[in-house]
Amino acid sequence: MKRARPYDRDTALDAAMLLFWRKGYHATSLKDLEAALAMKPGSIYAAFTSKEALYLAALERYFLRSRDGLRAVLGEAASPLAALAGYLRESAGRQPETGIHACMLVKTMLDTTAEGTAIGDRARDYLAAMRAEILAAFTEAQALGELPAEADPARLAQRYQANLTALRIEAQRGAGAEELAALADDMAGEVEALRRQAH
Amino acid sequence: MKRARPYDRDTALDAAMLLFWRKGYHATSLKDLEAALAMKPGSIYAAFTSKEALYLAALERYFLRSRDGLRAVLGEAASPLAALAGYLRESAGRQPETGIHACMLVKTMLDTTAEGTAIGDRARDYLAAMRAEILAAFTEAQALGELPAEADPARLAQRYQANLTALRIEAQRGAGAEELAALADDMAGEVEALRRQAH
DNA sequence: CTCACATTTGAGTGATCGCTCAAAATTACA
DNA sequence: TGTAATTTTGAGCGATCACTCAAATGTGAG
Repeated sequence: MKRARPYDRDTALDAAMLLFWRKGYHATSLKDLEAALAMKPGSIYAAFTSKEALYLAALERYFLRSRDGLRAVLGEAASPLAALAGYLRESAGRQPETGIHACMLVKTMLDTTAEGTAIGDRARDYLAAMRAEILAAFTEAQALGELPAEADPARLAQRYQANLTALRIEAQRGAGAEELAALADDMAGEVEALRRQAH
Repeated sequence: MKRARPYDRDTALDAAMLLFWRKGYHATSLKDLEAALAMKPGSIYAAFTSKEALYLAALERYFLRSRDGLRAVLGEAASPLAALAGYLRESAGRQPETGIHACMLVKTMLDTTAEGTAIGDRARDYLAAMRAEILAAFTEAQALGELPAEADPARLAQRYQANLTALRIEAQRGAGAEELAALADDMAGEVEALRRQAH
């Protein structure tokens, strides 16, 4: 190595992720990225190959953080159902400094319904992976006796992911804190009711 | 009038709506529009002023159709709650020839989170108007005694709209017909349970 | 048939798009 | 300090962007 990079790859990826998340793929120009990453076009292409590849890298970063965040909540909570319910309420209460609430995976998928790009497919893959995480939680809940044996974890996972998506879109729409908390409470209550049913 | 327009304004607007709905604002180029509307750029600008104005016109068209569609279902059904439940199931069963399932209002809102454009605001306005329609249905249900007096129609309307949004996104994700029907059934059952509670 | 006018036409506007590459800059080793 | 290796630099590439306008075209009234 003969010359140190003046930028930090992780920091740059973070900045790219935030920018793409906020503006979307098409509305984000190379000029925007140059400013956000504090890198010249040549450096960006040397480091990330192309705009599409950079988006994919940013999307992967987003996915990994989302997945690990969910796993952390599941690991710390008293039970799977408690974790899932709490995660909904927490999501509603969060007031991100970025001003973006909607899930980047969902935004990406909706932004690429037309093109046959790799980006849309990747977003779908990550959404499926997130559902698998949720499914694992419900399955564990069932194994622990928290869920009745006749419950359908796959169906519950689908419903849960749909709720989470809707909640974040509602936040993006500009719903007030109270409105949002009420919606999250409805959804979380649904999850908790599954447990009460079992006893 | 000295020369007839060779194109039909309504047909052109329909084509523009479909194209914008599918590809989104940023990903749709004037070339795309020229092909879809069978109009040269000059004619497009003479008829619709600008790409943004055309999008707004297409969005209004989408909104009016959605609103009137919901009103029609409400007008024909036996009761407000039956209509709302049926609308969810019907939405899940529909297999649009266009291949687009997600709501254009939601797609638009998510695609314009960054810019302070008029488009994003308009989409939010239309979403609010759609919620008002749903709210009116729940309020009527309450007046008819279909809903218990202590129910909160505003909260129910929010929940209903969130469910509908999530259902259509799930369809866009590529969920199978059975999966989708199950999800819609869960949501519709929720609405119907409100009535049973009253008796 | 002619003319006045509404309308379409499509090549072309400057700007911006994603992207490239020869040159300048920086560093580790000699 | 000199040299080779590595990286940044940024002007500029062709393509495409949203958009315009002088000219061609079609139409109804006289």
